[in-house]
Amino acid sequence: MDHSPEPNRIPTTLSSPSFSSPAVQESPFFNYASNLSPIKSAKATRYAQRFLEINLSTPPPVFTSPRIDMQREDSFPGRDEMVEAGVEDSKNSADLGLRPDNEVPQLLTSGFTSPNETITEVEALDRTAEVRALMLSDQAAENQPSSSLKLVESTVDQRDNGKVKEDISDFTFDKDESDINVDLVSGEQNCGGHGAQEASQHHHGICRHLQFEAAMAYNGTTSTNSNSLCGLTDDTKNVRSPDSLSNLKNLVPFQYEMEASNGQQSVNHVQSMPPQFPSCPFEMLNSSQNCGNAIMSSTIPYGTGFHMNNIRLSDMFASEKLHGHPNSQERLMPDMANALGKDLHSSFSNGVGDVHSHMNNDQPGSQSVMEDNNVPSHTSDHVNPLGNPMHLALIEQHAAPCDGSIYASQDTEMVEESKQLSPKRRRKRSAYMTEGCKRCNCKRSKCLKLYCECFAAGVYCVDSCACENCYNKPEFEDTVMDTRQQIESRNPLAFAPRVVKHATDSPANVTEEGNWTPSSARHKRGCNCKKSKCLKKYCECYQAQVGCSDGCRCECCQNSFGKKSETIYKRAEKWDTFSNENIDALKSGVDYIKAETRNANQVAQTWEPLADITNITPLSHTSSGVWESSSSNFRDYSKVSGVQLRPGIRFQSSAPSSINWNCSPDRLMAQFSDTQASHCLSSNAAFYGLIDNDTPQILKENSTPCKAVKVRSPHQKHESSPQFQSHGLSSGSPPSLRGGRKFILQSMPTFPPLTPYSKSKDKYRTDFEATSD
DNA sequence: GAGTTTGAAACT
DNA sequence: CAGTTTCAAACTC
Repeated sequence: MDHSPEPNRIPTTLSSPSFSSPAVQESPFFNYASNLSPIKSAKATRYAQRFLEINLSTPPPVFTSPRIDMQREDSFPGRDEMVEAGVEDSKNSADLGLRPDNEVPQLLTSGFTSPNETITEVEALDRTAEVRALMLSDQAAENQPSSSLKLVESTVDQRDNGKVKEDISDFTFDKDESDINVDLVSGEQNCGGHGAQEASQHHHGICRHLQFEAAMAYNGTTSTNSNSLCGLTDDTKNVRSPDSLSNLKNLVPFQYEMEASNGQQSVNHVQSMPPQFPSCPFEMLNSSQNCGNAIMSSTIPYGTGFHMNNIRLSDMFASEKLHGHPNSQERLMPDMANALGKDLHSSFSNGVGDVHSHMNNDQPGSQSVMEDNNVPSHTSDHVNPLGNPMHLALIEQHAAPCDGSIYASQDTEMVEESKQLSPKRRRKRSAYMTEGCKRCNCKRSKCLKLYCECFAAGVYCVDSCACENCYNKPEFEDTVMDTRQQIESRNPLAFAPRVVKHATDSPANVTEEGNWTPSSARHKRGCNCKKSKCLKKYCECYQAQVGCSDGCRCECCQNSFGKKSETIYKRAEKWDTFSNENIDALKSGVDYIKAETRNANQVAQTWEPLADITNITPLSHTSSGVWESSSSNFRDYSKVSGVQLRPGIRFQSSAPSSINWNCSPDRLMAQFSDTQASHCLSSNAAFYGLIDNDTPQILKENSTPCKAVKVRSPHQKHESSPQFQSHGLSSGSPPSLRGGRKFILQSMPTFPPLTPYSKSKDKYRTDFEATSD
């Protein structure tokens, strides 16, 4: 395949002598710098010079660390010159702060605690985000002449410079290998000295996680958000030179996510998403609550077929033991070969699609978990650029502990031994080995139904599965996708994560003492247990190690992670106490606000606690005035900032508030009143589906602990995603509730016409907005 | 290891 | 939409 250089090279506009050299003009930096502002161009020029100094004299080292081997990309601007001029590796290795082959594994597993290991001399000069961005490209260019691609995203301890950890990406193209070797190592930026530890922890588990939708859809439109992912400024977002590197760089957008999760705003988000690719909430890639989480997004080309929803790449590359490990290989390669190996090289020139890799060790169980709140606006930048509406989900499999031990050499024997076991034994063994990675034992479903855990999780079956007549394999890609499409046509959320993770209060996180744990999760659809009392793994909530919530229809819930009824009462009590003491104050606050200020900002700040208690408005607004759904996000802030429910209090939090502040205080009061009214109408079962699950349950039902009131059919799908909650609202809802509904519906993003399901939803939304307006 | 229980998914 | 069947995981013996 011909991987020609980026065809859209931008003509030179720089007259800097630094770029007068043909070699320079051939260099990736030339294109890169030509798109930059003068200042950046000057920097880029320096980098380009440095780049040539290094690469014309010394080719970069070739890493042979654990990696994915695939077709290489060996064509890029100026490559030939660089290669011809290449000499020994060692010098360059030293220059670049890169390590020779035999040191790489150690480096990869060391947590990157030494800045000298990864930070280049240039980077040391300037550590601004801009320069970091330049460095990413710089290093990419530096290493480009050889075709072994190495992406090392590391966290470097700041013990030398006392500054924040640095991310760095090293790209190495090894000319002499026919492979493109991708090494992705995640470091942690947010965790201070724990970065290495966290990284180590993230070495647990590699989950073959596929995005079925990827292969379905892409129509050739390229969308890269690599720049944003790497912290590049807008100046660079259209720069695609070298294209291959641009795409490759997508593989490691750690900094982007890390900074996002760290609350920093230094990342400029590239709105490279074509307008025909609207954001879908299920495509959102969310940073994890814990600093230990890192997310990688990368570009995978069309034609890949399945690609990984989630790959614990750090595992792959951090462990030397991966090599030669049959199980790990077979487990990895179906995905990686598809997602990366088979097509990565083509992505260099035509990168499309996304691979999202989410490392998250703190997730309970093996359930797919998705944070459904605190979705920063930037996450939309991760939206899968695929145009096909079927690509609903960024299915993040926060598998727990697909423990790295499964790749340990000692497990090799176990793997072989396991193959000789009976299916059950194999399954148990596998379960033991993986502690969360999917293994199925399907007999009749051909692993093409949701019965199959692998299929349901969006992953291919692997040899260690005990399934029979399995079609959930890469070779049956078409069948799998068709089947998946069918299932999604019935239920668009069929493959969505079943457990949503809240960084704020949730029914699942009420402790016995009534405290609210900082993180929470809940099963989106809830369980329907009758006999297990939610105390066995039959219960999906229990299995996911989350508490039952009002969304569950279980009976006699005894879920040790959070009883449904207990949760309800705790929350109701909380609400009751709160409301009695503070409603008056809040109303006074309204008056105060109305009297004291018309300033929207002040209103917003002062009203934050009110939004917290009303809890019916997932709307928030950003500084840009864009409203987005993040009520929980707000609640987080309000709690963190120690909200005092008194009028006029200003909150330190700069977080977006969640009430619709672009209306007058009068209207705000009306909203509040509606909310109060709605509480009085809590007997309306439909309301349960509308309001957030955090709404005090005393207002929803008076069920006894052991006889849950069914507010909906046991078979009714009722994912609690805010976007879908409105479905549960009956036409007979009282006006106040309709007002609330409107409030929510207005926050709905425009979804692609996924299926009849969402079509109806869109229609519903449109109709309602039309009538309500 | 076989059989049973369970609840989700699929079907009607 | 509701009832029934199918299915596979979880569980028990």
